[in-house]
Amino acid sequence: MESNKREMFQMMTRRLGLLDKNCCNAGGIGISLVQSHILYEIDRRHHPSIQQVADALAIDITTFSRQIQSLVKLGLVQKTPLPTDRRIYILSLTTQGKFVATVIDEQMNHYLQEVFSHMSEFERDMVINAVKLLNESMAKSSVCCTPIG
Amino acid sequence: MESNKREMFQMMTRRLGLLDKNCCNAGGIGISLVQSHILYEIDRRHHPSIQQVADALAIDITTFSRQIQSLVKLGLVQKTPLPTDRRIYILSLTTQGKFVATVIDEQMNHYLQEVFSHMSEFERDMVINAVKLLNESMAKSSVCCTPIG
DNA sequence: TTAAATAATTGCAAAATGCAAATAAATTTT
DNA sequence: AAAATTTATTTGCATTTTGCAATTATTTAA
Repeated sequence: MESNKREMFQMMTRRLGLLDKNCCNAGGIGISLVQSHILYEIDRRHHPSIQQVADALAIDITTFSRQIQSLVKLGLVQKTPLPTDRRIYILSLTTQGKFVATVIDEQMNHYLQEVFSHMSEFERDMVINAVKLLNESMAKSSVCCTPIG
Repeated sequence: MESNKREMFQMMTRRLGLLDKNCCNAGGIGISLVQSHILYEIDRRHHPSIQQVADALAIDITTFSRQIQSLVKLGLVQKTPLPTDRRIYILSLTTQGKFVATVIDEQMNHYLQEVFSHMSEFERDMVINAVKLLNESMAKSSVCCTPIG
């Protein structure tokens, strides 16, 4: 059953990309897709350094450094020097940043909810399991996707 | 079972994005992610117009127009005026463009193959079905992803 | 205490983006 | 059939994003 995998995945990838993009524009929040990913990642991790987040998102460190500068200027992110190693800056969300991250999260959950509403209970569970599995398999893959932990 | 959907999907989206990005850089082919998507879409559709592909990819038409110009300059895409409506340009891949699209396709299939190799036969089928389902549900969704047909 | 490694920033210069306006061809009104 | 409207595509900016090379500042290793 060689159901064209590439085509399916291409379509899924693009649709997820759109969903993603919509979310960070919604609710009067005008940040870019990349920026929303950065906020998400800072929120998720426990006091990450600049380097860590850049690696996690597979963004060039110089580009990332500037993105952080922008987010700091926007008042969404805070840079705190690490006392034990003064080369390193620790990132955290400001109250505003946390708020924006939350709005995006809600928006995204709402979208996902809507998408899942077109499925039966059984299908829902199957999709959830499949996504989990796919993530695990991609994590195991030697050939790609390595930077994401 | 409120297994954090957003987190799962965020991770999947990002990993798929990476996989995607890797593919268009592999094999000495130095085109951007967007450009690889354009090639894919032109290849897939039957003599699409500029507008049609731009819509399908949800790219601003002015940006898209310039992307096409670049791809024409790179010798990967051909623009042919439609005889019956001279406002419209029909897009097609050149031999070179077709070649590049094929290399990317093979690369991508290879990656997918690798990812799926970490699963059992049963799991593979489940994931395939789930992706199909997810695509259908996203297509049905009123709230996002509309431009992609 | 030099030398090498690591974290982050800056200096370009190229590429990508998108709004507003322009062009050009078709369609609809009048 | 001429004028007005719509549609497809292209330019003119001005902004933003990107990434390689080089720099600064610290820390760790030799």
